[in-house]
Amino acid sequence: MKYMTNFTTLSEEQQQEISEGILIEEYKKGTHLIRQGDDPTIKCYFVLQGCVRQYTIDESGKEVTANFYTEEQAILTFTFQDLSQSSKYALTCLEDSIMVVGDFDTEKEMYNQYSELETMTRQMMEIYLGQAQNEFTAFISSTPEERYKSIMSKRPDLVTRVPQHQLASYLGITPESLSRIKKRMNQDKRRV
Amino acid sequence: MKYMTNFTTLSEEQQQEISEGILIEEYKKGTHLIRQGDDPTIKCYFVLQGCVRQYTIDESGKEVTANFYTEEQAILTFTFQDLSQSSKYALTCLEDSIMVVGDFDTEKEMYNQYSELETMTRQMMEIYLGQAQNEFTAFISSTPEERYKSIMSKRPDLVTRVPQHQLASYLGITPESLSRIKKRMNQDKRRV
DNA sequence: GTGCGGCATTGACTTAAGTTAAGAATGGCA
DNA sequence: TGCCATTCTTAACTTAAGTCAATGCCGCAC
Repeated sequence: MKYMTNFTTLSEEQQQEISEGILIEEYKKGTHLIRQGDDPTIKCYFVLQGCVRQYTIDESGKEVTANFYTEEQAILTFTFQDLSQSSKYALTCLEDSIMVVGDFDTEKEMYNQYSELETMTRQMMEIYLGQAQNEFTAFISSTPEERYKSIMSKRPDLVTRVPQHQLASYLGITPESLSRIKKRMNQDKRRV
Repeated sequence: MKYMTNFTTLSEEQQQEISEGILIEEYKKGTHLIRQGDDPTIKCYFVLQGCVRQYTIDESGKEVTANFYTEEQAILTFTFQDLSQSSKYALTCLEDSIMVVGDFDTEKEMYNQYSELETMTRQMMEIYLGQAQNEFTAFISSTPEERYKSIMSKRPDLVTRVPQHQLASYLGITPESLSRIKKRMNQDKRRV
């Protein structure tokens, strides 16, 4: 897979071998890959097509969207480390989706077989961690309106693909506020 | 080091060997470990004693605190991946501090020597990533006041160790707001 | 086709954060 | 010790987000 090539020094043949061990699955819209509180089915995904939402219901009963995953994004949620031994997040498909599915047991075997693969995973996680850091910092320092504008420019497809109230919960605001922000922005545009 | 034991299957002797290769440094309060825009000096730290602040100046000139690191915390900031080739964050000591300093070149050598070390690093990063995820989600769904209460309970030392305006910038609010939140909380307490 | 339920928008009202500015407290340093 | 700079608090005002409630709008099932 072309995605892999950027990260690794593995040979063509080795990449071929790994690719053959890979499992690709299709899921219908509305499918729960994992539910909150489930035993952690130690799995990870890579979205080839579709859209997956990661969310949690917090103590006060509010639903919080932690992320949306779309094409070419990996879903790595290491939530099971929590002593609780149950998943903190739920994953559901917002659309019919096609994904690469990996489970951590075969992953470990593969690490033994191809040590470069572990290096590659580590590097990917470093990048991930850096991105998470940057996103967090950006979130801290911005207002809801700025966050909406930011997502409009970085992931414009989300704004149309995803229900507004879920997008709002990802931006940390209420659906009403999101609605008003959009209204304000339209008015400003017209005025200019 | 006792911290390591929790993560690895390395033998005592091996841990001993690794520990000997480790560099420990002391820094005075106010020292910049790295400045924003510096060439990324590919280093990582582990705080034995003291307090380090990670921050960035954003486009609008506002200072944003991304994190505070205190005893027993590792500083892993993978910001250099940004094409920019310069560090997005600055790290400064808020107190006199003692830290383990690692640079990535010797780290790589050690990975070759002890492959378990890479596994250990990967596992630590998984946990890190999970924590970052959780912190982000918690941040999204909480008000400034809730965030302050949360930090009071999770890292009460920070509230006293760290300048208030820097704490405010970590909570995503202005110093004035933080001041008001504290005032409100005192009044509420007295009333009860 | 009709009706129902969930979703998006709008309005009125409350509340708290941002802004600006001023004063009080603190701490470092000569 | 005393001065200066920084930091923290307070106040008055503006603005936007939360809350509650009502309406309108699909989409889906029956």
